[in-house]
Amino acid sequence: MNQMDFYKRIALVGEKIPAGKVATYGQIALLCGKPNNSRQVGYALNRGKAGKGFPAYRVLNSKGYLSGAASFETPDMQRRLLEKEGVKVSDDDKVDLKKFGWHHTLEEAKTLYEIFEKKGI
DNA sequence: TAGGTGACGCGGT
DNA sequence: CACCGCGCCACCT
Repeated sequence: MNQMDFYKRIALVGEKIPAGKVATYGQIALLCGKPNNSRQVGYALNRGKAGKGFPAYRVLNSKGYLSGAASFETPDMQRRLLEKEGVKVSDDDKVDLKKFGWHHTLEEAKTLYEIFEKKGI
């Protein structure tokens, strides 16, 4: 797939991240079919490539840290948005992925793949 | 064209 | 847990 399609896939994956849960860059890259492109997911969000409505605040790094917090309107914006929907963020900007991580099922992954196919991306 | 960058991730120490 | 090296890859000088 080309880069534009990859960004479209990211946007679709974003719609599946449940409120009150968080996903990782690597997880999104995997669901998009490019497991080695986690860096590009970060790039896409930073540049708004996944669309205005994408819940970027629900995306953290593999350790659970709010690694992109500095790129929001204010440094505490991501933390506030997460806490507003019940996600606990520690003083050092970390979330417990065991508790709040989105542990997507194989079924959800398949559903996404079907959506990609149907949209031809 | 070559080289540097980074909202990443994994494995080793 | 921290720190480090390395692989990764689209972008941007």
